[in-house]
Amino acid sequence: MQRDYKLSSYSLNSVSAHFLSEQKEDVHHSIISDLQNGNAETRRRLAVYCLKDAYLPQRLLDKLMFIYNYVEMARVTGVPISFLLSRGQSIKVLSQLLRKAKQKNLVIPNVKQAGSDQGTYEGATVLEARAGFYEKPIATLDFASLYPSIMMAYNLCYCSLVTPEDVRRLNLPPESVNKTPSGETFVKSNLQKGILPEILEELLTARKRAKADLKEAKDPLEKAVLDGRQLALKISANSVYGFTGATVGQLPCLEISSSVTSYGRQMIEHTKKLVEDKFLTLNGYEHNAEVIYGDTDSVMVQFGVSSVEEAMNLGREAAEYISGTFIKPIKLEFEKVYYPYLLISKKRYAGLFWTKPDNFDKMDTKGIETVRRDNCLLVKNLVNDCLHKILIDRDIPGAVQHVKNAISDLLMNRMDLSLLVITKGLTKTGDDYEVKAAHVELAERMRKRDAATAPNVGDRVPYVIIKAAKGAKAYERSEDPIYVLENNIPIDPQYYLENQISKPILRIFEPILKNASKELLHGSHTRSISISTPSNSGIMKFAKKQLTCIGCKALLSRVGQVAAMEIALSAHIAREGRLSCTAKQLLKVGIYLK
DNA sequence: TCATAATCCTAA
DNA sequence: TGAGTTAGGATTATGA
Repeated sequence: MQRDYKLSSYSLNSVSAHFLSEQKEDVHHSIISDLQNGNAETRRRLAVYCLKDAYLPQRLLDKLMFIYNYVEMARVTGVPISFLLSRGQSIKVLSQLLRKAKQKNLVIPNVKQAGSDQGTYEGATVLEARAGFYEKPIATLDFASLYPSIMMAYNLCYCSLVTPEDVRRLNLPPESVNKTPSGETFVKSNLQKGILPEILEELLTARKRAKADLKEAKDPLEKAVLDGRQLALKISANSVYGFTGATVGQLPCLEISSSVTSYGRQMIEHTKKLVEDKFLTLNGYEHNAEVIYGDTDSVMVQFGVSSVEEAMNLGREAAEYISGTFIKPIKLEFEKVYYPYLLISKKRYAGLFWTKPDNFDKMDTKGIETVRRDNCLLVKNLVNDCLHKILIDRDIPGAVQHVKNAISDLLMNRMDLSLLVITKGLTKTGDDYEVKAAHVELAERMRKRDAATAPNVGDRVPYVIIKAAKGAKAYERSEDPIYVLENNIPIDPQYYLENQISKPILRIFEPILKNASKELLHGSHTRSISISTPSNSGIMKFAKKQLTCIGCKALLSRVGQVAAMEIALSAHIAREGRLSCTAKQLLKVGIYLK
């Protein structure tokens, strides 16, 4: 799951909730013995818990069609299925290389760990972003499979790379070699056709075939298999470049990878120049085109026209014209129009995504808080709602009011705790961190409380920021949300306002609103009276939200007291035979209270 | 106070 | 003993 999906938690419970809308029948480890030693009813609960823990992974495998996709990937790359789970990306490329080399009666050297002499090389160009809110359509031009097509176009491979001495010694004619922008020399395919380009060609034609078959397919199962296949082929093609640049891998060749990126850099610059030189009033166009941004294989163009349809036509014209200036498989495509388009900075933007002139397909956001997993839901939702109001509803006053309401709710402690939970990945063991960080320090503290449930390396750590002495560092104020609930610890709304909400919101509003800061963050709504501890009713609200079954909800509202929660739940289990909605958080709270 | 390094996560 | 790449923004800790 961690490899294929980006989620904010990878616990079986939360993954199941996300994909299956089903949850575990959770049992806290501390009560397992008690349940086993209890009566038939408690053992039943334990058994249901065990069964469900086996059943959920099975359902996930089915739902996400892991088996089909893995079989297809194994076929394409020639590795055993177990490698797809236990090993990385590079074994797949190596396997394809070995298969091809055997066909051609070539051997692959067993290279020793070359040491860290070279290591890094220059990557892609990211064009300077002309930040702003664009209310005219922006056309996007993209290179299709940029790096694979470069490797094919210029025959880049281990077996086509030659040194300057080779060129002299073998008296290679200049028309039979290519010198790459990074200064390497590769022979053309008439002298020695590269293995990598050949692999890539096969992968990409196979993908085209799979996509064509997918279009024809009627049966949902067949469709799923074909979609898995075309995806496997795409991923395989894209990882070939990475393989050549992996200096810790089996067969690094930075001459290839740095040549690929150098061609890519040349091509994006060339594209920008061509667009801006051709689409001018001088040449009979209505406006001068401007490239406002671009990253690696794409350029965003403002042609100056005001309708989506005109922008699409110009985009197609430009893509065709520019494609004609590149050799064989390299192709620039017109893909989509953004309208309106909010460009915040490099790698950060939002806009409505149009592929046809009549209506937009979706709201698309890149890099900003809505797509990041390390922000609390409050920020994520707030930014998303504002973008929705600004881009789709075109209601800026409405967006402003929404922010004010949220800030006011936060400062009055009306915010659900689950919206304030920040999560960050634990990437190494505590000792290996050089500076103190909120999630790392909390993980250590939790380990001291209960080593069994504390987060481990690779886990994501959820935390909230609690009130503390002025000037205390964030890492001193991070706390486990469950611990906060059970001990009635007050959170720090000011932290959430100043360190979580304020900057992301300002970045969204600043291109749109003058005095954004004054209007949004310093109005009367920021002077709400703050109640410092969450009330019982706050906890009850949280608990109710966690419960999905009507029986439990009804029960909770009747009991109405936190201390009675666990008793209520036990009664419910006794009556119904099981806890049908399995509220993990709630159970934990209940157990602690007990 | 401020520049810089560490860290996380994303775009491509 | 196995590991795909670089670019880049944002936040926080750290130390001069």
